[in-house]
Amino acid sequence: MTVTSDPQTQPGTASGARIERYDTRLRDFGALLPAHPSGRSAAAVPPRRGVSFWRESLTLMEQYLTFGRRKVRADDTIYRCGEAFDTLFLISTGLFKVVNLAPDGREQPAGLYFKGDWLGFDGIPTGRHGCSAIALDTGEVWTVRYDALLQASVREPMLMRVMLAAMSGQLARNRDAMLAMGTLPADARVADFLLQWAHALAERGLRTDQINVHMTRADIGNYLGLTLESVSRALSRLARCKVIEFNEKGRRDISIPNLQALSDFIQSVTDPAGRVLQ
Amino acid sequence: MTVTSDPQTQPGTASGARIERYDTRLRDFGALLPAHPSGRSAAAVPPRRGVSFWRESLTLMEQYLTFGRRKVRADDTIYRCGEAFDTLFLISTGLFKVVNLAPDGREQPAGLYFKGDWLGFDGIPTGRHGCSAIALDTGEVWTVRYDALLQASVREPMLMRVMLAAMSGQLARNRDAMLAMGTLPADARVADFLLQWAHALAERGLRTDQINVHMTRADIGNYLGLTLESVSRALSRLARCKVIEFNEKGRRDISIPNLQALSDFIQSVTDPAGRVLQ
DNA sequence: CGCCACTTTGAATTAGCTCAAATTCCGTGG
DNA sequence: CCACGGAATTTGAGCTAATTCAAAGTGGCG
Repeated sequence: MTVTSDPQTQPGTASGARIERYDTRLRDFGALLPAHPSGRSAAAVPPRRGVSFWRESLTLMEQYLTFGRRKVRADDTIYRCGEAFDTLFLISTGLFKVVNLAPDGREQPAGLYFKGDWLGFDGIPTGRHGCSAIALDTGEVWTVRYDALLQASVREPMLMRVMLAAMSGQLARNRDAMLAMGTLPADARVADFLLQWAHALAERGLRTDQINVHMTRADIGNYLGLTLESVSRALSRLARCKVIEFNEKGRRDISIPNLQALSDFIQSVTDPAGRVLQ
Repeated sequence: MTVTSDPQTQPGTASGARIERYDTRLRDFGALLPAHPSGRSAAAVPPRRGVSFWRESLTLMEQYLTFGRRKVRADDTIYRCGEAFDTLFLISTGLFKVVNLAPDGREQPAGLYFKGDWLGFDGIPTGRHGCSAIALDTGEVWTVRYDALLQASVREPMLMRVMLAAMSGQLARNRDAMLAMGTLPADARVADFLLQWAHALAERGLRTDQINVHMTRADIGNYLGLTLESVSRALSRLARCKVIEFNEKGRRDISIPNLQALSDFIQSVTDPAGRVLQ
């Protein structure tokens, strides 16, 4: 895929993380598809993602809502599958996983969540949580009662827009995760996992060259539909190919010297034959 | 959310959409799925997505919004990846698939959508669609401008609740699909696919004993992360085990004589060891 | 009737899993 | 400070399930 350099790339984000290079799936699409002539509503709905997005969430929350703060440590449970739902959680700091489990005991991490993400949406339709949310690190969440949020959003519609965008963003992330699980071989799946992680960090203005994976190989494996051995092997292979590096002292810290290289690695797996152009 | 289900709302809608008949079959489902008290999760899998749920969407829409109707035929595109987003689509009748495609050309159906489901959420955060939605059959969608919907939902908060519940329901479905992809072997994955399909039909008061899969084996395979051959083999095996039956004339019509048997089949694969009871 | 796309089935290949052993990390207590 | 033990990780060696490749069968539709 030729990287159609994009007309107006963000010059520089607030923090030093400029990975803008990574093909945010969506942007390249614009170029990839038949140029769609009816571009009338380009400005109708402003693109609402990126660094300013999560910040907006937090800011709006502070302005228009009363909410609680809750500090958490690693392995704390935010909510548990089966509990009654009445409040949502907005992540202020920290890292969280949500795990889904089937009645027969099958279990799988269903997503990773960062600063600015919401937790608890899964309880909305039924009034009862369908997953559990667990902290992977120390952090803080802001708690908002769902009803209060709905009421506040009548006064301040932007609040609702932000929340809808957040939900929709989760949908998109899930879809991408499914795509990876369904179409990528093990190595590339692990690479994609790291890339998405870096992507999520970059979106929030955090550094992406140094990732601390607060998960065991088993957790990663579950998340990706692989065994822990496969994850370990994949990471070793990625390290051997120099697309990642293990930080000395502790193999849980992973460096990504070059995001593009990681992205290319995934490409190279999907295009096994030397496809010259297109 | 307390569903104020009044058995007979709108007597006859303008369009002949005669759905009514709150169906008790769904209750059977509620009993069917969480029936497995294996371990702790008796309540772990809550009654997912209420029945009258989709009905409410359609009713509220009619009351509080102006919307367009659009009839579609098989293979029509509702929206295409990359197009600008400004309207949402509520499915009145028919069956739709949403396909996600990565910049490198990898493609995967990301979900199936039925009566009462919304299409188009994926455009919210970015203002541009990240997937394409395609009709698998003739049907009708109601179109609503996103901005109009937000405004209307200020006047009628229930509208927002319904929409949020719909989004959240999609999140749950995606999570379940991921779980299946990540934890089930091929045969069970196909079985689960059929079971979820039946489940979706039951939720809407449609018959579940006779499913017409309007998808090719290749589509199903893509959706489940399998090859078309694997899907074909899996279906053959399921038929051999009598948990499904092919309708004579056309292997695209599948009968499920006994949903419980299908469910048991999945169980039996996940508990390979002769686990006597529990 | 005949073409074409979809499907089924078989045989060979392989990616990823299971089983098993060795190694490293980290907290705990001497 | 160092020794110890448990947990996480790495790596290897078969094995199995799913893929790939290939060929034959079926149905729909002009």
